[in-house]
Amino acid sequence: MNEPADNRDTLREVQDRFIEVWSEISQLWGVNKSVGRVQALLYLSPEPLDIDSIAERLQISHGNTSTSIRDLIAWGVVRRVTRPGDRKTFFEAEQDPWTWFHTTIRERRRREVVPVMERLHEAAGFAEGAGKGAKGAERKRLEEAHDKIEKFADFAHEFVDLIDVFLAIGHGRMAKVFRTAAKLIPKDRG
Amino acid sequence: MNEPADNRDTLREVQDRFIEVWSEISQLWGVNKSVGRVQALLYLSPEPLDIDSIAERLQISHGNTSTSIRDLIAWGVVRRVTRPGDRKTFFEAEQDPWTWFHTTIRERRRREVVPVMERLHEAAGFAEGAGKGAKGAERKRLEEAHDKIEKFADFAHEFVDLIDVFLAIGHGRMAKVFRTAAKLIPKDRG
DNA sequence: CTGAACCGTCAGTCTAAACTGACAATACTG
DNA sequence: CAGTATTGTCAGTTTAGACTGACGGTTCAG
Repeated sequence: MNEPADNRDTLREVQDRFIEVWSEISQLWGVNKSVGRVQALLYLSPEPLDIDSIAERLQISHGNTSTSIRDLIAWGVVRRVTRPGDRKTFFEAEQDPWTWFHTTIRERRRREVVPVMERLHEAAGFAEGAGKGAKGAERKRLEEAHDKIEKFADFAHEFVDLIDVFLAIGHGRMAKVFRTAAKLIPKDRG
Repeated sequence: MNEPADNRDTLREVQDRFIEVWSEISQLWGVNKSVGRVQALLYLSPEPLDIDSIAERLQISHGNTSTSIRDLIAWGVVRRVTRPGDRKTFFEAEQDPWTWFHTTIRERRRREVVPVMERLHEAAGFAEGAGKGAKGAERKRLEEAHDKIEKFADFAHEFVDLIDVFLAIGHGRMAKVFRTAAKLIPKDRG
């Protein structure tokens, strides 16, 4: 029942449902909803789209659209396309989800993970220096704090190593590598 | 120069610097700042702390502290500790960063990844049904959309596999296992 | 049982971030 | 070169969600 009025509406609903899911995923990542929706629409679109078409399709302002696209271009997952003999600028999204994800991870590592790791090292260094400059019971407490911070830093390094392995592996081969990895662990003994 | 007034101030600054870094990391995750700060303080603390001590130490309201702790307990990374003969309730954080991370990933998979995957399947199913119900050029467009959604869903499944392998591996062995696995796959040929 | 200490909750307030829309800048046309 | 179509920017507004603080419930001491 509830036969759609025409097929255009159906296509629109198919797109909308997917766009909504993608925007939820984006938000889990900490990426803004509009950015996710624009990216999803461009991913689905067979040809590049211009700002006004996107704004109208998603019912958002063109200012918001322009800003979202600027972000997506900065993340390296959307490209600007100009056609000779056309005044408009068009935009197209990366069409391979694995490439998109790979690019995003690489950028986040560079922009977010590396800077926070530097601050973590600063904090660890400060704690170590403070411990060496103190005596008696106070020194003991400072050294305990330093040990915990180091423990956390060690963990963080393992995490960054994990990202690096991810980035070193070719596209679409992840599942296979991980399956192999899983087999390497006969027991869960730590 | 700038000798600290006393060692208590030094300990406090050591803690503050670390707490600030942890809260930044939390925010990258999409976790609220106060929650991250409370967790960091509890991680550093050699003994469990009560609500008011935490609130005073972090300069936040006790309501906020209570809510943050409720979240941390729900995530399974903080425990409630009661001592016989003491009216206060104390709280302590998981002390092993790998265990903390492992627990968090498991919970996020359950709460966030699984539901969004279900919605993705719904969207894919709807697209497939729509394609079958249409004819001619419109059918072609719907099938194109369905193909793209499936492509994305396949990628998402690979990603979930990745999480599952992660959860299957013992603490602290991730990077090493993956590096070994990656080496077993000699070429990047697809 | 009464009072004091403490935790949990939530309506209201506040804040940070997203979004809009008017204007500026740019690129193309004739 | 003037006119027009289009994108980029950002001050002001709106919105989502974090935070506060007053209140109610609970637990323990006396």
